[in-house]
Amino acid sequence: MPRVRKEHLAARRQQILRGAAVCFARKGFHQTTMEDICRQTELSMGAVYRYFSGKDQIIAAMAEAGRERHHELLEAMRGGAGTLQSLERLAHAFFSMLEYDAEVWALDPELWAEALRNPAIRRVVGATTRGVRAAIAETVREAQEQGEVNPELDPEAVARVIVSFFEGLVLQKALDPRLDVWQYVTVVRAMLTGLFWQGAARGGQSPPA
Amino acid sequence: MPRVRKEHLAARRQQILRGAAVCFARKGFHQTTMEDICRQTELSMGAVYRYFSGKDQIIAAMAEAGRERHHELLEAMRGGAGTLQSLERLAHAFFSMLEYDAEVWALDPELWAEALRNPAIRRVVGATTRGVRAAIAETVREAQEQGEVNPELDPEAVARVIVSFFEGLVLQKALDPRLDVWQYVTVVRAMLTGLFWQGAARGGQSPPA
Amino acid sequence: MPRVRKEHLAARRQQILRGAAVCFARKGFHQTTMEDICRQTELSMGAVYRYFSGKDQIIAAMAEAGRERHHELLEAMRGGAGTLQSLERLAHAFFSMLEYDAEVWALDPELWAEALRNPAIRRVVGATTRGVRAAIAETVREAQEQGEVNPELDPEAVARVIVSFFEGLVLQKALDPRLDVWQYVTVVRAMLTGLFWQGAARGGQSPPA
Amino acid sequence: MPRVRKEHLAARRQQILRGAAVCFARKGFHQTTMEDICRQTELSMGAVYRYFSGKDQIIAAMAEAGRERHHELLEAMRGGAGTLQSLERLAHAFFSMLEYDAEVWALDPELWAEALRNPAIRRVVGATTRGVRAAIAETVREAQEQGEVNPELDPEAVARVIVSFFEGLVLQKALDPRLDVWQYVTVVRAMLTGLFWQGAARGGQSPPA
DNA sequence: GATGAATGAGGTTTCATTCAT
DNA sequence: AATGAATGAAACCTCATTCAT
Repeated sequence: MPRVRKEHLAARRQQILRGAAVCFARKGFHQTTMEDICRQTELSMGAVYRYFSGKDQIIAAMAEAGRERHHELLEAMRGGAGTLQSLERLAHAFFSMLEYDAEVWALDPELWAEALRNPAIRRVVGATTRGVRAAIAETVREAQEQGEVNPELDPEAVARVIVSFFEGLVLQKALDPRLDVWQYVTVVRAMLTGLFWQGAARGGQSPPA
Repeated sequence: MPRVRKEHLAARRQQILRGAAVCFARKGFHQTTMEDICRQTELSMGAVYRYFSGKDQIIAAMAEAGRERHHELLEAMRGGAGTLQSLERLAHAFFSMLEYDAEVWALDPELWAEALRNPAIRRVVGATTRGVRAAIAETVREAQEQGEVNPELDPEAVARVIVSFFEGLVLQKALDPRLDVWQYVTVVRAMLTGLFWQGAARGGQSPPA
Repeated sequence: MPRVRKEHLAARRQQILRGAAVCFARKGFHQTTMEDICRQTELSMGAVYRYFSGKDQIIAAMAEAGRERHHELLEAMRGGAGTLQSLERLAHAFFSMLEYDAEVWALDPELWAEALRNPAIRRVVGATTRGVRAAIAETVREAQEQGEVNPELDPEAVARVIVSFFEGLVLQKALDPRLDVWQYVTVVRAMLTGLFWQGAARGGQSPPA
Repeated sequence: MPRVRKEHLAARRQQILRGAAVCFARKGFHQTTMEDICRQTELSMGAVYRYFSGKDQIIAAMAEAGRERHHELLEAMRGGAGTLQSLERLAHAFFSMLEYDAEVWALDPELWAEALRNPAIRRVVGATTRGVRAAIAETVREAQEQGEVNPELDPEAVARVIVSFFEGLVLQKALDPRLDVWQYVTVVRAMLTGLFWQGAARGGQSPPA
């Protein structure tokens, strides 16, 4: 019985979170009413409140789901030695997720905005992005040791720029779903590998100051 | 009299927008009440409604102000021929603004979120970023013609990636105001100029496939 | 079987009433939820509803319990002839109960308030106090016949005043549990026996108009 | 303008408190809805909330009004030297108020019950009764010095018993509005002056142990 | 008999907007 | 022009009660 109970509880929470995500994607956190969520999940008011003590908790659960999503991404990077190819694997995993599951990511801008005003969300979002940056920075450090990346660059700053590749794309794709992710990837790869700058591609000219 | 009137009107609107921006930065669009705005601007309810027909109009004006902010940035890029150095000038202008006027930019994530749900805001924000992308893409195109940038890259995609440098930084700086902008700039410059990839920096090795 | 059934039923009802009393003492009738009662009794929702048809019935049972409590008190007065000493026995019984079982009585103020708005409770509380007053009035009447109490006083009014000694103490003790009951008793006894007024204690002065 | 404003504010608060008192007397604090209060005061929801931040504040204001009511009573006692006659003046003032303004006092039992569960109300009600007890105790002390009251009685305990005369009557009158206050007063006076105990009235017998 | 998840009406509170002064 | 009190629809949340299992 506790087994069934627990599973039921988790299933209901998932049901609610799925429905809430649909609503939030449609109207944003603060414009979505609890009634919207009830209608979408086909649950009664009281049922929703049995699983979440309030709207804030549902929003917090969204942030948590975002953390898990990012955690899975980082798994894609593990295993290989730290090289540019690790970064490419990460990028590939991320861009694939975005291309084939775009709606899920459309909540991120809402979460960013919420994080700026709501300490509870800020904590979760902050932990998420710190985790991602740390993993990338570590990879960059290893790549520097292996002579693949300019050792004078601060790995933390590099991680921030790489995160920007992702965050910028999430935002732009949300605002313009027709955006072609693969073209974007091509440019990112060119920048990471020195193929952006024409001189490098052609080989050996000294870069401009 | 119409002159005085018009100036008075514009001054009041500015007063309201300044106060509203403070509130919005503090609590977000939908958590800020009209009373918050009145308290912050030290204006009466009726006064605010004389200059704006409702809260939506104030939010729309925020989006408009964002458009102007970006417009000024683009001015910084004009004048020079389209080269990597143009991009650097743009970057420098942007990063300076962000470093010395961080609070202004902290409203952007709120605007992005709003743009995703609110057609009126989406139009303004969309026009803004399309404008920025177009200007950058044009510069890239010229740089490609001058042999400075890999001609196989799609200029629009390049523009999107460069916009990501900016958007990502705005977001990260808002979430973590202690972020060191100049370290970030250094990495961006390295990527744009081929100094990121170790091979290019050392000169002439063939890049990895 | 009916015997066992009946006992089981009564036992469960007692269990529920004990738990409910704890809750009501803590939060009052209308702020206590059925869930509070379930938690306190460690019974399920359905179980409670099997023994009581609703919250109102539980509250009514509380009033009934109060009636029984008072009934026991009156037993303490029976047996002796109607004299001041009968009243003293009543007072002693009551004050002892209060001193050693204070929490039970702390529900009375809640019942008084409820009686004022809820006809069902008013009936029970009214019957209770009418019973107490009648018993006391009868005793007073007898004491008057025996020349112990001023015969010009209305026995009903005397009963009301004596009830006030009790009700006032219940209230004051509930609000301030450190109250010393025995000091209070001493004063009550002095008033009942003419020891309050200094003149009487010293013997024979004519009282003030 | 501030003058008018302030008066308007006070007038509205009074209007709301009057209406709320009617509702509370009818249904009790927790059974009265804000809508009841709005209907009774003929004000809108928002208007009520402009003057009171919530139902709790209105209840607290009721407690405060009770404090003022008691404060006025104590004024009736001041001026004379501390004697039994002071107490009679207090009693007379109180019993008159009760006889001619019964509904006002019917809220007291509700306040007592609330005081037992609600710390904010407990503070106000506690302060009120402490104030009344202190004033009475002081009078008793003076009466003892003047040889009018048995000096062996604890003045604080005497004050508590006298308060019981009042509290008991308030409760009984609320439950049974036909109660004859003057008969009650007569008994109280008899007890205070030694006329209750027949022995004293007849003069000079030694009281029972 | 027992359970506790589900219901949904109804409660409290908020706030964009209006309008008499 | 300016004021700010008033409005009331709509939001969030609670909880007595029911009923499928």
